[in-house]
Amino acid sequence: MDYGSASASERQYLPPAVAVSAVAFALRPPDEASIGDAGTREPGGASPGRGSTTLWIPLVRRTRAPFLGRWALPGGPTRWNETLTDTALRALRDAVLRSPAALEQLYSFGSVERSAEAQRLVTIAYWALYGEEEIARAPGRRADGAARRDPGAPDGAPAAAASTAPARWDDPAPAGDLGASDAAPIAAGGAAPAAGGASAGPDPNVAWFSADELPPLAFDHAEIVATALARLRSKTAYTDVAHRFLGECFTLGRLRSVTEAVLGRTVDPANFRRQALAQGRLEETGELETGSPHRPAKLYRFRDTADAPDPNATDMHAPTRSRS
Amino acid sequence: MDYGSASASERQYLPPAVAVSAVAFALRPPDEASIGDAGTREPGGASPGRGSTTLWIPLVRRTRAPFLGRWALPGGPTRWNETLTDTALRALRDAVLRSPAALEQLYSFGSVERSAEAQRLVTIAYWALYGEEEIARAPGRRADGAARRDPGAPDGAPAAAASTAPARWDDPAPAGDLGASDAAPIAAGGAAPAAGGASAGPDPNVAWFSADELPPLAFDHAEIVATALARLRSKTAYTDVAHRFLGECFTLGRLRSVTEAVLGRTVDPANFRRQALAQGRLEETGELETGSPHRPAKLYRFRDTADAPDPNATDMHAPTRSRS
DNA sequence: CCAAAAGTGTTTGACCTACACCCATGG
DNA sequence: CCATGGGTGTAGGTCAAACACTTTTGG
Repeated sequence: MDYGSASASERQYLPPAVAVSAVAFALRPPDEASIGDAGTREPGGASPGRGSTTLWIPLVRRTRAPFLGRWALPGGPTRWNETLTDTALRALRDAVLRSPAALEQLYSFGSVERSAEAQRLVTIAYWALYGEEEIARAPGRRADGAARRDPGAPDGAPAAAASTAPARWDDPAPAGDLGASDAAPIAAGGAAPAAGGASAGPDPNVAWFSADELPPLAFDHAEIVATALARLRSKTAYTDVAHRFLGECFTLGRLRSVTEAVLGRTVDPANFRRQALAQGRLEETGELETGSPHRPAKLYRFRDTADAPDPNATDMHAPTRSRS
Repeated sequence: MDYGSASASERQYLPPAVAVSAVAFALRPPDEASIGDAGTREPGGASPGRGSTTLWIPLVRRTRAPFLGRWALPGGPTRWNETLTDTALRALRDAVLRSPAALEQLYSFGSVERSAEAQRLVTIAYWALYGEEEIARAPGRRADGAARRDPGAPDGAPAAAASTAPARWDDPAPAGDLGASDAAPIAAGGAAPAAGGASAGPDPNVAWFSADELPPLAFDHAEIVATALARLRSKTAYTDVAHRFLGECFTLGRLRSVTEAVLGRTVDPANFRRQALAQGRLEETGELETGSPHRPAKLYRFRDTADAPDPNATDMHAPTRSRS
């Protein structure tokens, strides 16, 4: 078992390393998280907070050889007893300290481009959603909100139990010790400390960035993010994924504004309401929203009908609109 | 580089092996190919040839340890200098002796279920289409028809040159010599030498099966086939993939019957014609079909507009129906 | 002439868009 | 009472399913 020390010329005979990267979206970063600034913030630009909500993505700063110091997607090598989905879950929990509200496979990237010098790397990308419930909840890697798994995803075993050691991924090549690779984070100063008053010092090597203003990313992660964004938009248009961004109860207005944020365009409230209800997957809670400067809105809940596995998850070009 | 001889208990420390499996579809098997019989052929059942066309899938018989003798999807481990797509191409060329007309990533399967004893295996599945042109053409691994690559697939390097050695995949674990893993095909009938006449005996370990009557498959390949079938159907409904099954020129009637075969239901000829033409991607060749017992039909050609990359390839649940 | 498939035209209904309009609340 | 968003109603356009009908060939 000495392949960890293989020389560069030997590496090409090694099997490719399998890593998972996850693009997670949230409508706003957790309060205790540090906020990344790409440095490209234009004065009058579309900075977050100009009215509509924007999407945020958690990134991890690399503390190892290739792309040292660059920001990268949360992720890491698969362990021998983990599902790919489990790896994605673990990586997200380790970086964000919360379980996502949705997780789905995106695409597998296996380019050779990454220099013939290094060991070959195959990356299976996932995309995830954090709802406001998860974001609001105090950090902690509890397996409670264990990501309602996507029923259609054919990935074998169900989401396994919570992870064990809080390892962080910093090197695509799983060289050296596999088990305890908790590489001590360099560049501690890094991003600004806690934003809110949250006591627990956040990991300085994890920060949330506005999807519009990402810093230069390591590897081909920019491409992965682009793919994930496209997919998120695409799915929002024909599915009811948007509700995953919200808590259990929400008003239709809220759901619509989320949809608008993701889609990047406005939607007619009246028509949105009709379509959303026509889906048949929303049910009234019976309660009303309180404390609004206008007519109180009904609260809805999402009926989690274990929907039929969609024929084409992971299809990069798909559409289907199943007819009734 | 001695990990090839690692004992079972050591295997769990090895990185997972990365393999590619491909589900290829064709409307009928090549003439020189052997035809598999699942043994479950019912007398009056929906055997191929009852009128409508059916789908055929090439399988490879395993000649190695796990699942020895079972049929499996064409595929094999990725080489260190290959794109995932290239691996899929190579595997298909080696098994079918032809290049597919379309190739697209399907999903990545990384279950752990496959016993903790063996080395972990991550499979990236592809689906492919063989058109009647490819099927009709004499066998030969010429790089000519080099699979019009799917433009939307973010997979790095373009389809590489033709493969080198005619290796066949028989073991998911790339144990032993990796570099020269041209494991001498057992049952030597093997890949026929030159293209020459169709004389060369077909590989007895490769056979085409009707998609309705597949034999028991190795690993989780049955699941993969199911996923591929679902995706093919789904994409046929909202895309013009169907034409890939045909040659360059075809009548609308032919295109429709292919669509019907894939979808498993009939389609109104009049409406199909309108929709197909409305797509704007078909153009008349100016010629007419000859020798039909009815009014001759116009021949059409597919205009290969390098279409915009579809936002969600590899999305297992997608739909989008891009509006105009 | 007849069968059979190629084409064309027309009706119908579903659905989506846009927009007008009432409802209920906090300030 | 008014601004604001919740919620309902309705007219017009687009599109696809269904089907009637004409056209052109081979037998």
